[in-house]
Amino acid sequence: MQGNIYDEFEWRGLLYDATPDLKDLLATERVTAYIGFDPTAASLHVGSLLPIMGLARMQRFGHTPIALVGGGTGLIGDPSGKTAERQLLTKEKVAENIEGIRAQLSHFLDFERAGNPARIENNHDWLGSLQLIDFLRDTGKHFTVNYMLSKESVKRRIESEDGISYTEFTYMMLQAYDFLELNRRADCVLQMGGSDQWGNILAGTDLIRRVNGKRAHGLVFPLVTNASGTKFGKTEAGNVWLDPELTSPYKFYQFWLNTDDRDVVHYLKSFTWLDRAAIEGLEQSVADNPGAREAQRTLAREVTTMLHGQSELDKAEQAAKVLFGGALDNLSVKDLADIFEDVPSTIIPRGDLSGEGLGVLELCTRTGITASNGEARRLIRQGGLFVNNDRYSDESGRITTEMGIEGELLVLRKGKKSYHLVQIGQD
RNA sequence: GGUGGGAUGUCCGAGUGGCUAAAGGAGGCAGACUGUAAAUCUGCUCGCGCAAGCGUACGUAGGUUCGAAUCCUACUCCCACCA
Repeated sequence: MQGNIYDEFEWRGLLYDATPDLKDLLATERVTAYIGFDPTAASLHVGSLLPIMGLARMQRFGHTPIALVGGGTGLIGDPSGKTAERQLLTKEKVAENIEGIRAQLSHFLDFERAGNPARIENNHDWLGSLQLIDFLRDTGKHFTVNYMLSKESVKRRIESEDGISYTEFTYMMLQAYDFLELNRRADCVLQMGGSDQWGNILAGTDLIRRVNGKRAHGLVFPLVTNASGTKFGKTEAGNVWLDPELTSPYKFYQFWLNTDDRDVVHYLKSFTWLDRAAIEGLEQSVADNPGAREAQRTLAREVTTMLHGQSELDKAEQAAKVLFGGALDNLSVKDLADIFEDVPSTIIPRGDLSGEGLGVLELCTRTGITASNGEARRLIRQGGLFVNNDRYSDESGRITTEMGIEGELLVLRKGKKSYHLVQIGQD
């Protein structure tokens, strides 16, 4: 790919802040850049997609990306952007999480690419064996407490009720040390991240200047915002994860498809490889014919394919077509089973549904579509329950095998878009 | 170490002896409208129950009382000011 990655970030609206002269550097040299990922969970979620794409874009422009998983720092907890002290994770948990994250990163980064293959590093490799006294002498000396206190992330926590622990306070130094270490080991001269990382990144460039006498750079992306003011990457069901076990490709696709009109162009720029012309075209379509949701559909397609592949996308789209298209009548059990592969499902023994059948309330609770019988009752009273896409309004009704499609399947739906499949199984 | 303040449902936050399953707000769920959008309007929002009602719940453990989120005692944790 041609051109300066800096310009690329700029037009996509991904440039929140950067150190001076970075643009010139990127124009003239191929550099090594890194972004850190916190192993707080076994999977990354969509919020991490922006930095991941940032690394991937760097790679396409000829630079070398390093994904740093925080095996060491993950044990501490980053106070940036947090209002409260974090719960510490066990070492085992962190190690486990790192493995999950490593696998996910490989969907986006090319580790074989000639000339600038991507790498994954784990800062536990150098932080794990670091001696406290050495650290205090070599690194701690370069930080004044005054400097650290002036950082926004620390300041905010100091003003908060609960304060900040010494452990989290030290986080900034460790992150700076990471940058220094990568600078030494891999000649890494650029750290990127979310805008909340700006303070930590500058701490790193400062440390590198003092210790190695070298110039290092930082670039941060804006926080992904959401027109409705809610947190990006959250849905009714919680976080949207990259791991298909945690968030099925179908749900993942739906997440993007449901993007607010006001956000969709911004998301296309942030999360897809589409070029400027293509995105401007879609922007026009949002303005001209918002109901068609061409932009949302494209966004969902692009991102789902990138993460889960073409065949998963096809399934997700087909499921959407059937589910939101209406009639289930003409579909065979096999079709439905395929379509609903991703949709949550429960197997209920045939015996429970034969004869008298099973009370609807119990069915709702057993499938987990509602948390309690009371909630199921409320749902039905409000007209929010559908069985095989027909509204079901009898709260004392019973569900029997005869109602099953080919006597095998029941499709439960809560509200407009929450589906659940009931498979009538063996006793 | 001293003094004072606090701990309430998913969150924020009222509530100082019965009318309190606990005001209000946020969030969440559902309905209408629509484009599987946004905004808006409506209903619901501890569990069991058709219901009456029962059970559980206001930091923890006891106590006073016919009756406690509300009073008393001890404990735990948090905050503020002072040293």
